[in-house]
Parts: sequence; C-alpha cells; structure tokens
Amino acid sequence: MPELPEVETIKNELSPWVVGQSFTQVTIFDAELVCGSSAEEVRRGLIGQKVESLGRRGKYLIFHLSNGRSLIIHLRMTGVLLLNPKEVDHYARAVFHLSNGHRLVFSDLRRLGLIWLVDYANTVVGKLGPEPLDESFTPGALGQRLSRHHIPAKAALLDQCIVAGIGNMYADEALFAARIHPLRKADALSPEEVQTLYHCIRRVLGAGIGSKGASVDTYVRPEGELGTAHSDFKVAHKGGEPCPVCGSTIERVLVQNRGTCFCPGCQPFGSGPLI
DNA sequence: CTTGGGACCTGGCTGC
DNA sequence: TGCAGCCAGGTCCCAA
Repeated sequence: MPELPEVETIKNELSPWVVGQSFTQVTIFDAELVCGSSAEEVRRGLIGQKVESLGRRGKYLIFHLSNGRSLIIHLRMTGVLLLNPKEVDHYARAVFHLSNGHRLVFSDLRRLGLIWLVDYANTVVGKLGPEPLDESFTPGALGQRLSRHHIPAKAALLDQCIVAGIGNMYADEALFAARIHPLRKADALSPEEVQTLYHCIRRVLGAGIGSKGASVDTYVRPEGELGTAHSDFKVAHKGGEPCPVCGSTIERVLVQNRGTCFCPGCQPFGSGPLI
C-alpha cells in the first residue's frame, strides 16, 4: 500500500529516468483511470510535453510539465509504476513512452488508482494537510489540528486533511512508537503526547523512506526491487504476534473500518507518554 | 458541522 | 476438489 514513504521512493527513483524527457506516446487502456477529463484529452495533452520535475504531495505523485500543467498520479491500494517491465500484463492501465526510449507502465491490480491532468496541481492536492516531514510542520501545528477533532487518534492520522501522507501501516507504527492507544480521542491527547507523536510520525516516515518503502503487498519500486521498511515494523500487520518490546500479544481491532494493530501492554488506553 | 459507516475494486484466503 | 463469501485499505459519499 503506497503511503508517503513509498511514493517518495518512487519519486526519487523515477526522477533520473523521467525528468527532462518528453512524452512521445501515451496509451490508456482503462478510461476509468482518468479523473476530471477524458482519456483522449490526457493522451493529447501529454504528448510533446517535457517533464520539468517530479514532486510529491501526501500520497500523490506530481509530474510538473513544461507548459505549466501537472500530471498527477495516485496509486491508491495496489497501483505500481514500473520502468521498462519485461511484459505489459493485463493489469496495466496505461503506458507512457518517453523521448529517451524508456517506457513507464501504470499497473493496478484492483483498479482503484487515478490520474489527473490539470492546469493547477492545487485543484487536486489543495485540500491536503501539512507535509509531516516539512520543516514548517511543528508539534504545535499538529496539536492544533488534532484538538479540532473528537475522533480516535488512529482516524485522525488517516485523515489526509489533518496530516498528509500517513496511511494504515505508518499510522499504527507511529501510535505504537508514541505509546498511544489508537482509540484515544485526538482532542484528548496531552501536549506531551502530541509532542511525542509528532517526533514518532517523523521518525517512522523517515525510516520508511530510508528503507525504500514497505513491500507488504503489491508495492515494488519502479525497477522492480522490493522495499524493506516492513521488516522494521513492530505492530503493523502483526495482530496475534508477540510485541517485540513487552511480549504482550498484539491486538487487532477495527478503527474507522480499518484493521488496526496495537500492543495493549505498550499502548494502554489510560497511559501517558513515557518519553 | 461533525462523525461514522459503506461503496468501490479484485485476487487470495477460509471454510463448508 | 470446488466454490461462495469475506477480507485487504485510500478516498469519496451519504446518513445520522
């Protein structure tokens, strides 16, 4: 599941191949892939355009084009971007041919991924909350946003308007690292807990990027290699296993209909932060 | 307005 | 062995 560290890795590894190149041919197999315009409009709008730079906002990958417009890709659950794959299988939703002869294939087993071609990137990503790894993101900013929501802390971390880029895996890892029970209300966290959570969010996401993302499901990097971030996970996807810190059995509950793993020993509902 | 729950999508897994 | 039914989760949409 591509979250911030996975999309950041894709951006970093794709950039050397894509930046400075133009689209020479675009094939969209699945019209449902395109959001806000027709597949033909996207195809015509891309051909001949040069990629000035690659960016990321939350879980969105942004191709900044030479005419000022933006191609935006969201991989959702199972989308992958593959560089020169050996074969274009039936999960391929679109193929982008580049002026250096390479081709980029958008493949998506569950067909939930989306692309946009827009004049202004903000029409798609404008509603997102702050980037958790930006210098401008502070504990105070996080606290102010959390204090406005009477919802479980886990649900708050998944809300892209509160903080951008955190998904199910890294939300569980950040809450575990901060020793905060996922059902604690966001507006009930103490300033100390918010401060701890802030640092844990940044540490967990930073480590994820350092390990090139987590290949727990279909995620692979553009050249086909796996990420290894999942080998550092303490609780995510580990319901029923012993906690690596205290040995308690990791519990799995549903929060906002999302599978949520936490350690009842390290994250008791009534606990405060220990750091 | 805020919050919570369901829909969307499809391969893999479980259980009968 | 076969197959129905459930599960995974990012985001949008609707109802309370």
